[in-house]
Amino acid sequence: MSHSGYGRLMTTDREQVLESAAALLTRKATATMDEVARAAGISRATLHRLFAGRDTLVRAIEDMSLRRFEEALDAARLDEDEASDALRRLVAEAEPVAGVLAFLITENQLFEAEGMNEGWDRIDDRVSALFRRGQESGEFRIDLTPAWLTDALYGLISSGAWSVQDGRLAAKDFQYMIVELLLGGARRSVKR
Amino acid sequence: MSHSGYGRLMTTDREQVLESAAALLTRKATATMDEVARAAGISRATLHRLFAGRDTLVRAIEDMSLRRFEEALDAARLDEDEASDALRRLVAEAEPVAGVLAFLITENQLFEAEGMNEGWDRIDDRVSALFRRGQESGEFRIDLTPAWLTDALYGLISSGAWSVQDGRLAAKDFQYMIVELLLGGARRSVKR
DNA sequence: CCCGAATGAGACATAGATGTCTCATCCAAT
DNA sequence: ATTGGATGAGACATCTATGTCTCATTCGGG
Repeated sequence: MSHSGYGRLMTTDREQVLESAAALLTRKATATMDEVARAAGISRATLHRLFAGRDTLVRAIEDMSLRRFEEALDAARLDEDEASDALRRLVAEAEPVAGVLAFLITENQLFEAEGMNEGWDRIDDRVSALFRRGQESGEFRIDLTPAWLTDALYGLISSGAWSVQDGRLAAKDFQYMIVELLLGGARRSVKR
Repeated sequence: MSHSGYGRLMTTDREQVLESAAALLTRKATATMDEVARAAGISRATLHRLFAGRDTLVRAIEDMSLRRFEEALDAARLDEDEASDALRRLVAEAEPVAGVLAFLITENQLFEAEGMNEGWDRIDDRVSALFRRGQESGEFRIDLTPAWLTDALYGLISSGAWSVQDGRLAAKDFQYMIVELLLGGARRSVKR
């Protein structure tokens, strides 16, 4: 059986490969399968044993990204407490997923993968529902549409992921920088 | 001479091709030269007459993006008035460039093109200088670093560009949505 | 120490994109 | 109507990434 060491569901290898692949492909979408393998620290042969081909690999990244972000949505309990607190939890939960999520957001070649948009739509609904709830409770301003706030959140998460990857931002500041900007903005408010 | 019609510097053709190419490659970075040509409404032969190859094309997109965004920086007069007003002008000037800029931001395969980072660094400096000026004048809060605000601005511009392309956001709302979120945030402020 | 599974290295054929070419057609200016 | 330049369509050779294979080596468990 060969347990190959530590952990979980033996999917550890796969997921680690998927993460490094996402990180690489986000920056260089035309990277070759050999570059992907090398970036993951494995050989091209092993990469092919894990994922049949490039399509399969990309699809696997998408699947993992969607699944893990949806898990983040669950863990954040978006319905509880004030909307701003829920948002804070969401960003915190999203931090470990930010890298792969950035790939998912930018690589919108999904429009071909049909079954994909379904899962993505469901996520969109949940996030924008959070913003709508915040508007209805009077916490959030109503001149910024939930759809835009959703897109903006994705953009900020991507920016945060890149900043962390490039070392311009510490991972521990990820949540604070995103949430503070998204909620409070850059302007120094007169009173809180 | 064949003026091919309407104006400017006869670079109109090239720039239009570059814009549609950027729009396509942003969404599908693995798009084929034939797809790029078709998206631009020209034949693959003509595309090859305009740009020697794929590298040349990508490089041309990068060059144009940097140049036009730098022109936007110039036009925005970042040193004048309050920093928030300058930011407002910058986003407005950036709107027509948002599409190509999104390509430039995401496709960071620049790390190979050496002469490139130079121009990019210069832009980074100018933008973060604006945020720093706003902090020093007391307009902006100081707990969000200029570097992060710069990255966040890029992310929001990308999100805005995608939202406009997908029809979720009207181009005329581009400036407002970005600036209002970036400056004021989503939280309904108590006063002002 | 031995065995079996997994991996890495490399060869190989294939497919698809690329770059170059030719030729017919179209369009604009004369 | 004529002419010159530009374009589109397509053929073609080439090249590169891909996918499959084999074999030697390594590694971990028994």
